[in-house]
Amino acid sequence: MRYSEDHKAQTHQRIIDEASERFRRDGVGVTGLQPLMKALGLTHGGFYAHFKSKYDLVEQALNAAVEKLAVSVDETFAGDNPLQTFIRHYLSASHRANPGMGCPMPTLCSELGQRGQPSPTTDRMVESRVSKMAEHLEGPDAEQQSIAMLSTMVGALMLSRSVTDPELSDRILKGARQQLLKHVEGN
Amino acid sequence: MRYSEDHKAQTHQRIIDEASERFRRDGVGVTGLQPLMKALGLTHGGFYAHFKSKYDLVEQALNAAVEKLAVSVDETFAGDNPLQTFIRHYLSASHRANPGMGCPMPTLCSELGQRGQPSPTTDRMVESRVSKMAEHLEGPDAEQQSIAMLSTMVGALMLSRSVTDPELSDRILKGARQQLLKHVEGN
DNA sequence: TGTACATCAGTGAACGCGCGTTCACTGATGTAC
DNA sequence: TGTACATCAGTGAACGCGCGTTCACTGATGTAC
Repeated sequence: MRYSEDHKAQTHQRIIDEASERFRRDGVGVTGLQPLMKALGLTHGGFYAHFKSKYDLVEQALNAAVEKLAVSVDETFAGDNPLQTFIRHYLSASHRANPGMGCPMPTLCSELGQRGQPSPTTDRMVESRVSKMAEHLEGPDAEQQSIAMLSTMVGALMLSRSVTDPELSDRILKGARQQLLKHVEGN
Repeated sequence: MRYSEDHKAQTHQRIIDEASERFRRDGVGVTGLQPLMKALGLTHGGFYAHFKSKYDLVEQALNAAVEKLAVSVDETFAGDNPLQTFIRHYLSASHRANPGMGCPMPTLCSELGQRGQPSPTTDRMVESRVSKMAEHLEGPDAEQQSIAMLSTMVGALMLSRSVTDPELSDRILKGARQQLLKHVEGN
């Protein structure tokens, strides 16, 4: 069958979007191409007309997620009290509940780091977040503060998702959030 | 063949030790039982004389790792400047280089959280670390500080391992370490 | 205007592979007689 | 002291399964004549 002019590009994008969510929510290793294509109403054979391999898709899906999030981060940083707003968004119950739509670092870093062929996407993601936050911090150690804060956010979100007790999960999320806000306000 | 009295217990322990290292270094999903048994000079069939299932082993290996690390953490906390020493150990190049022997949180939390059947082992691990560190902090928000510090350490170690550029990796490790030390000393 | 053909996104069977798990078996040794 | 037997940690072939990947094919539509 023939399709409209940009039909293939649309399908390509739909695969990336679905993968981007599944990779973040379930992990790369656990996400199969067969179920992924089926969820889009396609068969798995067509996959290789769009991507060289699964890890080609991983790369593209991760890049897409990073880009999309960079936009929403930039929006956050355009308003008032940008750092505070960002912290509250990052360490919110809704971010914790929706790993598939959120920051890829807490879910994908440990799976992609060391194991698997390395990609500089993680580097770019870390660098851009660190420098963005550092712009709003003062002192000669602004970058260091930014690094520590990003680490706190990534670690706290990951721990709050890993724990089984909801009360403990809340304590982690809230504890890290309040300490970070205190740090920023005392600056 | 008959073996010495505690031979089976020894094999059991050897499996746990090897698994404990591989799970932390490579991840649970990626670690196969066949290669694991082979590395110990055994065949895979014998595995089920020792463990009910792979996830029975995961549970036992994780518990063993947590217990063993709790001992070395307690030793650290028995010396001078316990918090500083702990931070320096946790955010050291050698800890970064040896995930198989180190803290399970940066490597296993995202894999075990949400996905897979949940286990309260993570909870116990987090709780014990948080309360241990809080003992050495002051103020009504000691627990909160402790939570934020643990998050920073876990996040920074994970990020420093995920990044491909060694210079960036060092900046993350050093940045988080110095900020935490500054926080503790200013207390 | 009508017909033959080329295009190409998507189809679905098949591939080899490693996984977790099962199970009938082995064979060295301690024990019973 | 010597022989028959029970024990049981470990063996290794086999199971079904889902994985990533390949490939000959389909069939609706745009294009050429």
